[in-house]
Amino acid sequence: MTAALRKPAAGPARPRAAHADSRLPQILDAAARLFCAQGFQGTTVRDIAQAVGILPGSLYCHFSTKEDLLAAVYTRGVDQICQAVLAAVERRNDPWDRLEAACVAHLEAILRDDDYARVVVRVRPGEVSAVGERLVHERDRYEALWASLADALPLPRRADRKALRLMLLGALNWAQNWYRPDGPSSPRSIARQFTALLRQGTETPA
Amino acid sequence: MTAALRKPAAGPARPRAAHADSRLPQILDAAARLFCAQGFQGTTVRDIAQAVGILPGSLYCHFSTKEDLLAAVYTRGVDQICQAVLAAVERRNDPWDRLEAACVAHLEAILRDDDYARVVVRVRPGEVSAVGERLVHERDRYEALWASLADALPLPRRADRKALRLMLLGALNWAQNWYRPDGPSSPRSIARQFTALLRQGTETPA
Amino acid sequence: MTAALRKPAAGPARPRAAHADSRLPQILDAAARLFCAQGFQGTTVRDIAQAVGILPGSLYCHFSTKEDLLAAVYTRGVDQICQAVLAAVERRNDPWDRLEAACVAHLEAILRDDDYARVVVRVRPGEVSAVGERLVHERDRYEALWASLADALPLPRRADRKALRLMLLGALNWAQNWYRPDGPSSPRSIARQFTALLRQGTETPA
Amino acid sequence: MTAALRKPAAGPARPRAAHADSRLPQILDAAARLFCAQGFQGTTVRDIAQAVGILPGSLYCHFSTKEDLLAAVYTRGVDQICQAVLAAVERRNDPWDRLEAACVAHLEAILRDDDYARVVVRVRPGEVSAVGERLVHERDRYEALWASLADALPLPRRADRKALRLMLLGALNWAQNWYRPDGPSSPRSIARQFTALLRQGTETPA
DNA sequence: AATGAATGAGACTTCATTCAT
DNA sequence: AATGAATGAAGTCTCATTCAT
Repeated sequence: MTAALRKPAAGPARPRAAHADSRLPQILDAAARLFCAQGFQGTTVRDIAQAVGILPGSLYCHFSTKEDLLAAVYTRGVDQICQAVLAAVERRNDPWDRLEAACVAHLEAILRDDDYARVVVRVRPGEVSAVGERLVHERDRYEALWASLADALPLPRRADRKALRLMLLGALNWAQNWYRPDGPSSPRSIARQFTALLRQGTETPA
Repeated sequence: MTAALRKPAAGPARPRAAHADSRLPQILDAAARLFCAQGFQGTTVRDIAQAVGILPGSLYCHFSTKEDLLAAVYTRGVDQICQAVLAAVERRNDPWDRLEAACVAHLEAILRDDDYARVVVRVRPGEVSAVGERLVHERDRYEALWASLADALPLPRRADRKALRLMLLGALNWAQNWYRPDGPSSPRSIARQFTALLRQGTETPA
Repeated sequence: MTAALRKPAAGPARPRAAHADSRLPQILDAAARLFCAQGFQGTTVRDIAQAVGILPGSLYCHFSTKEDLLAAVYTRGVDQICQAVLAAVERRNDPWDRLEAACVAHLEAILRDDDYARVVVRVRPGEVSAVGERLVHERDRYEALWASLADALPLPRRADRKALRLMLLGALNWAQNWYRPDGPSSPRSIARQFTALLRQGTETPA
Repeated sequence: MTAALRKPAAGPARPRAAHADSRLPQILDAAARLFCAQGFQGTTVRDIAQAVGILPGSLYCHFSTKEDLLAAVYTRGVDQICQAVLAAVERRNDPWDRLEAACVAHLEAILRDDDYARVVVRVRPGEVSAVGERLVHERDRYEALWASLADALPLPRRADRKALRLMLLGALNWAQNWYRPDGPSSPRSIARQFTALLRQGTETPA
């Protein structure tokens, strides 16, 4: 459903058109998967190379640094989760409906669908000295989207909208720490529950 | 409910009796500070030793592995945040007041006061293979406390109470990722705002 | 005496006939410049390729190893400095005048004019295992020229001539280690000073 | 005769007093030997470690960088050659005798006796980016000594003294490039020949 | 003649840990 | 309780070189 799932599953052994199909997509995929499973520092370039089936040094044909690789994954993660949320939101008109749809899309991306998006939530820019600022900048792109969603809510005070946004996004992101795919709740239902808890209290009666 | 506190901190090594001048407290303090500032993997034993003013090898007089040191810090973190929350809670009677007080205590601990507590929120047990399960077990002690607070709320369905707890605690914990001490809001005010957002919607009118 | 110049530069690959626009001259120039600026081991094939504007692998269309490339540069360096010295020498008759002219030509080449010649002085054959002997052989061509210049001097003993040659050439070559283009002395004046220091002491009074 | 030869040959296997006899002296010796035999870039930390019989990482107990190790060797080289030259000079009074003695001491050190001193002549500060300036500064200490020797010569013009010093020292240093221990001339005789070539021409008749 | 991607070896360095003293 | 030196494994990255296209 999200862009991350559309990749055409480039098979492991197909050295056909040498120039056309480099291993770059596979490298990004593997890096995204491993970074979000083990963290940035917990993932070695050996891990990534091995997952792709190349030598560690070969990664440096595509990226000059492990951190650069992270930055590429991170940027794509922001791109993809932005797209997913925007796509979910654009069919709705009511601000609360839009917010709920965003929550569902966000949570499905970071819990189930999109390793790239998952990295954005999982990896702290602070643990990546050299490109840390770049990552913060990328992440801010996405947070601006949420700010616009929150700003549209019919709430009495501006302070409430900011608090609501921080609370909601934080609660969603933190779900990465306790969510289990085989548990009783789906990302969708979790997102709806969370939204409902806020909505019923703050929604202005029509 | 208070059972969580009965385990008397199962200290790392034996603090025996004499030698009150041992370096052990300093080591724990330094480790707590560094683990929460740089993460577990981002902190080297050299960092900790240097912060205390001893050599890296000397740490192993007190702990047999870096992970054991983390476990000691983590356990104490759970102890301390349990105490802080319990102390805050025990003067109130109304379930919502108790929850709000818990939120304030929790947030002040993990954002401002207590490096040990901070580590509990900062470090993922998953990054620490050997003692990971122990950390999860410790953390569960604390979460049980929150479950009891949530269970006391007068809400229609049990599911709501669980969702509310996960949402609130997640939102609070995630604040570690965006809170800045020199920002406009104090931990206390953030905690109150978050609680209010939930309270007004779910509180049953008396 | 001029036999040293008869070997016509035994080029690296075949410069065949057509394709005057080949990148080969640029490659040699860049390699000469970089080898003498950074040494052989301090220069990577990437450096050279980048200086030419091609990819590292493309160098191997012209040379089969980095050492072969050095050998080509080195050989040309010997050719060129031989030519320069011979040209400077051939207009003089007096042995001391010829020696002085040779010194000026040599020093101007290795300090100012000729990156290829510079490489001959800068790069130790010992650093280059595979083609090391070849380089020594090339260098010997040039030293034979100096031997003939020294042999022509009217000195009492043969030993003096050899010592004088080694001393003079060594002193000139070592100037690469301290000469600065923006310093007070030109290569020419340095060469003349050095020659004078020897000449006044050893010249047999007419 | 030089200090380098006085070390008491700490045997390879003697793990007696663990604290007293670390491998540091052996490391320095091995580094000096290898740096002057293969150059700085041509010597790997593995080479050095293997020569001492330790693991490569163990070098970093004593030096934080390969370049730092070079700096230590280099500094000691300057110290030792200064001492050797000063010791040789102090028994003479005549300026030319002193210069000749210095030449002999210098050449014996860099050709025969002292690997540390040899490194000072062999390794170009330019190829060591980080500590390059430090090395230049060390080397200048030694060159000041030679300047004082040259300044004492009874020569008509100051320019001559500088040229003479540069010429002589350059010729001596360059001998590293052609001297063979099994050749016909000893360092002592070479040094004397070189000095004589200058002395007979420039010495002012008494 | 040149590219783009990969190789394979090896570079320097870091790290948690050990152990005799 | 602490030191100082060393270990062994692993880390990121670089380099000369290859080869199908």
